[in-house]
Order: sequence, then structure tokens, then C-alpha cells
Amino acid sequence: MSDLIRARSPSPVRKVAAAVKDSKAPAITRAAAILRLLGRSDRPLGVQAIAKELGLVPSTCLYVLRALAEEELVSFDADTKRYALEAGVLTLARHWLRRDPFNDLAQPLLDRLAQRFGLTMLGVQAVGLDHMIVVAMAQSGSGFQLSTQVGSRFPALISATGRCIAAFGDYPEAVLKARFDQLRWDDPPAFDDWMAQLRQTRAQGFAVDEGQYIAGVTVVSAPVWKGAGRPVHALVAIGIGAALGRDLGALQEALVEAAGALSGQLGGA
Amino acid sequence: MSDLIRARSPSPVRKVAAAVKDSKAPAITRAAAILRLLGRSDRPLGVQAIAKELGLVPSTCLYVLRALAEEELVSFDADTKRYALEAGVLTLARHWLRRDPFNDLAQPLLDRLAQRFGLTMLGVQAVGLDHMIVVAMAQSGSGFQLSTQVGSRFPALISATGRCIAAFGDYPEAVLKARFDQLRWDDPPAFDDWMAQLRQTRAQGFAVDEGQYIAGVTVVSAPVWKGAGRPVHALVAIGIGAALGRDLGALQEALVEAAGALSGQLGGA
DNA sequence: GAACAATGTTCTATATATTGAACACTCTGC
DNA sequence: GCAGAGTGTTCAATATATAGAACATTGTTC
Repeated sequence: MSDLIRARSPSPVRKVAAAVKDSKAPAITRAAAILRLLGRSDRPLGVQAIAKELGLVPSTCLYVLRALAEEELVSFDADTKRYALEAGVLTLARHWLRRDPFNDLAQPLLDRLAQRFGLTMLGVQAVGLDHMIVVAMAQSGSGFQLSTQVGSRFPALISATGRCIAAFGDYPEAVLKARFDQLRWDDPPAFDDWMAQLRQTRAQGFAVDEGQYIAGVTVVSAPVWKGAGRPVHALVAIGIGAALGRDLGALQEALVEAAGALSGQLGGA
Repeated sequence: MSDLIRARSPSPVRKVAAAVKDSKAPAITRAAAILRLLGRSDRPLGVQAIAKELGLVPSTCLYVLRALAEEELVSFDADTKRYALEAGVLTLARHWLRRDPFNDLAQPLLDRLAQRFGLTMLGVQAVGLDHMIVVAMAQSGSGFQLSTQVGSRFPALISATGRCIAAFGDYPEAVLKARFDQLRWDDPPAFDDWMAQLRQTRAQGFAVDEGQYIAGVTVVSAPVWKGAGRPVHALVAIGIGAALGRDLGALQEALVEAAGALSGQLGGA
């Protein structure tokens, strides 16, 4: 039941090589790739394994790992010579959470909605047009649940939240098309239909995905504004489509109201 | 009431300069320093401000920031040209949490103890002899509370948990002395007294700090083993000394029992 | 609205991080 | 016990990341 909702899995070696190529600080690109690899792995890894997986030179990889260990972002077991993520990443995450008022303010709203409708609620943040990240979560605790975890990443334009990001972001159609074509749905909409759905999303102030991203799962998403410009956050409700049924209307209304209230508190539209 | 318990604040510019000097991957050292600075700051910062604060060359600083932004660890506001932490750090933290069974297993124990004794409970992880990091927390929710946050860092040898780390770590006395001399307590113990307390800690299997680290606050800590060797985790109880009073004995017993049970589950001693 | 200060950014020489090969070391199989 | 393949690690040459100055851009002051 955990992580039923699929997060995106990037392809390692080619991406790293390309990104390293034209960066003025390639060590950082390598470091980030290593951190993500270690995060993905469920066992500590040795230098060679890491280097091979990411297409790095072992000696360089070693230097990067040592620097990361020095910064307490990576742990090093002197006996087994294996590296793993270290708790230092937690410290960074804490600071990030503290810095954004959305996190604190969204939580009680999510809790209330999750309770009332008996489903999973997410607070989501968009990172450009690349990804969105789950930054808060609430579950009703009763019965079956769809589950993700805080910190999970998804392609920015996927599902209902993706429609919100696209609809209110004022991006050129060509840019959207390019991203759209890379998405993977269970039941992919045609681009023209999707563009029509964006117009509807703009009109009604929220978006719905009924089984297109994941078969049988309904997602409702409403944008949250922090200031002028495009919204970076959204409140999201996720439930089994069949079970949601007639509650859908009430849910949409409650979600939009909560998102509006939150926008007000954050000084948004 | 938030962050009543003081976390350690490192001094920026000299440290960074020194660390960069003899690293084979200085960009990573700089990157980590920038991430921490951005975490500490409660407003987004510009290139110059960051460079000045950390003693970096502005152009280099810019390249590092761009690389970090590319990795979605730092956000860039194109209008204000300011940088801040980005949600990507959350993703790393999620992976770290998932990878260590201590986090999942400790939480219910902490919840139960916090409830029963009406105080704040922490799960702590040691990172060498440098720091310990709060990785889990539970609060009873009633009445006054002492508060920290998950991700907070403390010097490794401070307070009751520090005594556990020192007592069961089998470090040379000279090493301990060097670290001990850098600690800051409200009511600092003499080194010899402290060494005697370590022996007592070893004998009884837990450590107590009654107002020495923070006046009026009592801390009890019991080590948790994951395998052979030195313990890396501890369960910690924090309460107002005066309010704790006669419950102290029962608390110590319950804490040691919980730590023992946890060690068993983790395959420790 | 011009002059100024301060910021962000590009540019290029050079100190240096990176590479790839050579070097230890451990473990495995025979 | 001795090869052999696999690690992790050092080392020196060179491709390149970095520093510092020059340039561009913004915001501010008079």
C-alpha cells in the first residue's frame, strides 16, 4: 500500500554525463547525482559501484564522496568502505520546511479535508516546469488509502495538479507541448483535449483527473497563490474514483474554498 | 516555545575558507556552505550577500548557485535575482528517512513515552564525534513543552546523550578532552567529574543531565545499538526538572527498557 | 533625469581539479 | 600458498574551474 502512486525515476548515466559537460561547477552536478543514487539505493554502496552506475571516474568519485562525507551529507563506514546518505540532509530539509509558511498553514487544512472525505490529501509545490514535489500530506486513517510520501517528485504537468500548473502558468503552447509529450499516463489524453481541459480548469478554478494518470484513481487539485504571477502550490485530493462518487461535488467545493483561504493567508490572489 | 533548546551555530567565513583549502572537490564544500547559509537565512539572498558572508569570490559563488539551481536544491527568482533553498532537499531527506529502520521503529516508542510522562521525547543519531542530529520527535501535547525540531544539530558530547556517546564509544581520553573543552553548558561540569559520570553511565546503562546543559531542564538518555561496536542512536527524554520530580525513576526505567527493545529489533546488543 | 553606487554577469589567464594509469590491498578459488 | 580478479587509493600531466578585473544592469540619490 505504500507508494502506490508512482514517482518519476530518472535515468542515471547519460543524464549525469550531459549535465556535467557544460556546467561551470561539475563537481556539484556529480555530488547531486551521487546523493540521489545513494538515496535510491537501499544498501550502502562502494566507490566503484557508484562510479560505474553514474559513469564517473572512480578517483573523482572518491574525492566527491570524501567532500560529501566531510559535510556530513554522506556517511562512510571505514570497515566496509561503503557510503550511504547521512542525516545531514535532514537538517537542510528542516530549514527548508521552516522557511516556507505554506507548509505550516496547509497542514491543518489538509488534515481537516482528509478527515471529512476519508481520503489522502497532499500539499504540492511546483519546481518550474520540471517537477512538483509533495511537501505535506494528510490521511484519514480509515479504510484503504492511496499513499505517497512527503518529498516525492512527479513530472510537473501530470494529472490534475499538472493541469493547474499549466492552466495558470501562462506558458507558450509550444513549451507545454514539448513537456506534455514526455508524460506517461495510464490513459493519455490527446494534446488538444488536454488544452481544452486547461481552459476549463481556468474557468472553474480547479482541475480533475478521473483515472487518466492512474486507472481508477480520481485526483482533484486547486491552485494556491503566494503572490502575484503563477501559483507555485496546490492542494490535492486523491481517492478511489468509484468510492468517491457523489461526494465529488462537495469535495471540489471544499478544496477550492481551502485553497482560496490559504492563498489569502499567504498574500496571494 | 519553539526551539527553546539551542542548536549549535557554526561560524561561517573562516571555516569555509579552511575547508575549501585542502579539499580535492572544493566546489562541494562551497555548495554545502551555501545551502546551510540559505537554510539559516529567513529571506532569499543575492549573490553578493552570499559571497560576502562566506568569503567566496562572487563569480565562483554564482557558478555554484547555478549548478545548485540546476539540481533543484536551490530556487532562483529571476525577478529579484535572489536565491533560497528549494524543495529538492526534502526529496533527499525522504530517502534518508526511508533507508534507516530506526526512524520508523523509534516513533511509536517515543509517542508512548511522551504520552505517559507528559514530556518531549527525541530519537537522536550521532554523526561521529562532531554532532548528533534529532531524527524523530514526540510530544505529549499537554501543557508546557520544551521544543526542538527534527533535523536539529547539537555537539556530539553535550548533555545526557553526549555522555552516552562518550561512555559507550570507547574513545581515547585525549580525544574526548579536546572535544569536551569546546562544549558550552549553562553549568559546565569539570572534566574529571564528567569522566566519573561516564563510568556511572556505563554501569547503569543510561545517562542523566540535571540542569547542566540548560538550567532547570533535565535530560535522560539511553543508547540504542544497531549492531556491534559503538551505538549511533539514542532515545532521549527532556522535561522541566522541577516538574519531573518523583517520576524520574520510572522514566529512567521505561527509557532503558524501550532502548533495549529497540536495540533488539535493530539487531544490536 | 543625470550621476552614482551597488548588484549581477561575462571574460580570460592561471592555479588546480580531474583524469587515467599505476599502486596497494583484500578476498576468492584452486 | 599462490594466482587472479576485484576492490580502494595515490600520483602526475593536462584539461578546466576558478579568481579578479572588466562589463552590464539595476536601483537610488540629488
